[in-house]
Order: sequence, then C-alpha cells, then structure tokens
Amino acid sequence: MMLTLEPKKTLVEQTYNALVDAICIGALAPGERLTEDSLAARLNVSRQPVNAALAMLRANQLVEATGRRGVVVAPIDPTLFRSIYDFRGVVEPLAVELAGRQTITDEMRREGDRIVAEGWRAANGDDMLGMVRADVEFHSFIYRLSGNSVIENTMRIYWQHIRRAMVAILSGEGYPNTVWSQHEAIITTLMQGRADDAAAIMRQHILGGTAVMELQAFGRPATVG
Amino acid sequence: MMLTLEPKKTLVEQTYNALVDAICIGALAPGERLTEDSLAARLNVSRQPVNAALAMLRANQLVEATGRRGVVVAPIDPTLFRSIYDFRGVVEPLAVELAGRQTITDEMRREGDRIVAEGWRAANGDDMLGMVRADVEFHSFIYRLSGNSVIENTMRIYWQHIRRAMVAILSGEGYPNTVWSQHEAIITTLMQGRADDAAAIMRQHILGGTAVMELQAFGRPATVG
DNA sequence: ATGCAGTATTCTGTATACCAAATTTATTCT
DNA sequence: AGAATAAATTTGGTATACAGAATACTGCAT
Repeated sequence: MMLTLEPKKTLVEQTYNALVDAICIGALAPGERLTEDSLAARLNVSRQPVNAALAMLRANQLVEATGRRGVVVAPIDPTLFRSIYDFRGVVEPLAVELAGRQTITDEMRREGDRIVAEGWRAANGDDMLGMVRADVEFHSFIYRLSGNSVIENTMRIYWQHIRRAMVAILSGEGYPNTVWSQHEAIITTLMQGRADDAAAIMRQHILGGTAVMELQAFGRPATVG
Repeated sequence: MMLTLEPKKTLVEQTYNALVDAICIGALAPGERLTEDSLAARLNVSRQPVNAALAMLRANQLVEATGRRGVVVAPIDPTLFRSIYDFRGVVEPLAVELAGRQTITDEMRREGDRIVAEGWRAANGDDMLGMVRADVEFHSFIYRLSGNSVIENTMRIYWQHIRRAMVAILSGEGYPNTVWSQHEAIITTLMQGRADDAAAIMRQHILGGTAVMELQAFGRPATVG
C-alpha cells in the first residue's frame, strides 16, 4: 500500500488527506486495524499529527474507536448511505436553486462546460476513477455556484463516503450515460436561468442515485415508507 | 428505557466544549485573541489538547487562524447565518417528514410534551437562557426522531452558531410566543401522523426565523463592537 | 485437554521539554 | 525620523515518558 504525503499545509492536514484517500480508494480496507505508531512510522511523522488526524476521521465516521486497541476502518454502512441520500435529496436541489440567484460569469460557464465534457470523456472511456473525480467536481461546482458555504462544507465531508460507494453505483449498465445526461441537463438548464427546472432535474438525479445505490451496492431496494 | 452513562470524555472534548460554550455565551468575545499557552494555563491542561480543540473550532468556523499570532474568536457573520437559514429551510422540514415515517413510542410522545412544556415555561417567564436551551432541545428532538444521523451530526455543528445569535432573535416582542406555538403545533401534528402538515409548519417556522433574524440581528447597527 | 487467574504486552491519552520558523515588537544606529 | 537589527512571542512539529485500559499470554489446577 502506498501512503504518500502531499506537500504544503500542516502535517495534520496532510496526514488526514492521505488517510482519507487511502480509505476511499480501498487501500485501507474496512475493518483494518490502525495504530498510531504504525501509521506514524509509515507516514514518517510523529504520533501527534496522526492522533489529530484520527480524531477527525472519527468525527467524520471514516474510522471507529475500539477501546485502547487502535481504531478500525469503518465498514461501508448502508444506513449511513440512506441517510446521506435522503439528505442530498433536499440539499442538492437547494444548491441548484441558490445557484440560480447568483450572477453567473462567463468563466463559470466555461468551467461547467469543461466539467461536463470531462465527465462524458470518462464515461465513454469507461474510466471509473475519472468518472468519480468528475462527479465530485460537478457537484462541488454546483455548491460553489450556490454561494452557500454551509452546503459546501457539509457536503465535502459526506462526499468522502459517497466516493467509497461510487464504483458500485457507477458499475450499473448504462448508468454513467444517465448520470452525465442529467449533469449536462442541470448545467444547461441552470445556465439558461431556469433554476427551478434545474433543481427538479437534480431532485430526479439524486432519486435515481438512491435507487441505483440501494440495488447495486446493497442488493435490495429500500423499504419505501 | 436505556440509560446512557456519560462516557468519560477526553480532555480534548472537555476543552472543546468549554471553549464552545464560552464563545456561544459571549464570555469570549468576537475578535478576542486566544493563544494556546494562555488557554492551556487557564484550563489547566497541556498545549496538546488545546491545540486539537482549536483545530476543531477552526473547522467549525468558531475561531479564525491568524498566522503565527494565535487564533481570534470569529465575528458573528451575517452571511454565515443566511447560509445556515437557507440550509435549515430544507433540512428541518426533511427531518419532520422522516420523523413521520418512524414508529413513535409513548416515551417519545412524553418527551415531546415535556420539551414543549419547558419551552412555554421559559417563554412565559422571560427566561432567555431557558428558551435557548429548550429551542435546541426541540430541534434536536426532531432530528433524533428522524432517525437520520447525517441531519443530527450536521445540525449539531450549526446550532453552536445559532445559539450565538439566538438572544437577538428571541428578543423580538412577542416572538417567543410565536416560536413555541409553532413548536407545539409541529409536535402535535406530527404525533397525529400528519407529517406533511407538520413539515409545512416547520417550513414556515424557519422562514419566520430567517425574517426575524435578518431584522433583529442584522437589520440595525451593531450594539457591540 | 480445559477453565481461569494472574501477568505481560500493547496501545492511547496526556504531559513535558525542546527546536525551528515566522511574525510582531523593541531597540539601536545613522 | 527612518532603516536596520535584535528580541520576544507563538505556533507547528519532534521526541520522550508514563499512567491506565484493553488484550494476549502463561501456567496452574482441574
């Protein structure tokens, strides 16, 4: 397993980011036991930044405490994903609606087009990691457009979990095409000034993601109440 | 009934909670400069837990970094509050709707009644701190009923900010009565199984809060510098 | 073999001490 | 006074130590 520290920023952040990526990619498998000493040795830092990074990972539910015997990488929890998708069901359309109230510059339009183009390229090339990256980028772009820092900061945390499950979701036959059709439609509609319509598509987009996730990742549809 | 023992908390958590409370109550004023050494001395702990607690406060935007010159208590930021209220506008009704899908036990009904009664008592007695506490309790109760951990965890962070501004919001003439009428109506309607109606009231409740906040807290010149 | 008590080991949480770099404040020189 | 320089602060980071908790191990009595 390769754990490499990216330059810049504090050691705590570097450590945190390295661990997040390792967990999301699967280099650190669910259930794997991590001790501060071994991580410190592997990352070539002292225990302190490791300890701080683990505290953050715990707060974000990516690892779980296990008494005085280190932490373990959290399992992929279906209940958590249902919660996240219920949550996204209202937050993502809100982001689109708020984005509709902002002034959209030409630069933003180009940025949107670029992200959609990249998504299509990844989808057509069956580039799984590229699709995940573009998906994160697309939604983060919408959050940024919304001008609402609460949405941005909150969703950043949960995208770590979403990334973990993304491969399973995207592996559905033909699903990438649906995803990027919807992404494209959202951008186009939003840029035309029809934010309400764009929000409605977003709502459908998340609903579809919920359904596919339930089926692909967890094998059974949700109990709809 | 499951009695949950207060788990022995770490110094980091104790430090974090102490600082959060101090900031929310106003004991640490916006703009005040905090250094690790002085806080460590004041709380009688070493620099390490203070450093970790400050990192969390920074992540939650309650303090701001200022180079190598310590951190300062974050100002009360109108933009942040607008973001929070836009956010709550969709998240709180969602919580009510999800709560409507859960099985509601008699114990929960009693809990709801107790919270509403406490809110009225505080409102009628002009007990500002009691009102704030009951308000936090009411909304946390709804989050818990929703069974959605994402809502619970996310909103816990932002309630720290809301608490800071609460006094200004509640000081509007007659407003506490409106607030607790709405709270009571939400609980009653939800317990009757009419979750959609309850969610609609919640939507109105947050809208009203947004308006009052804008007027009371930010619509007039600041009294504190 | 099996069950169990007592011991050893492994870890975390916390404290202390120290250093380097950065940044502000004070001081000295021109 | 203004510029240059030294001193003081303060963080980020490392290393080390130690108590106490959870786990693993060991060996004795069955």
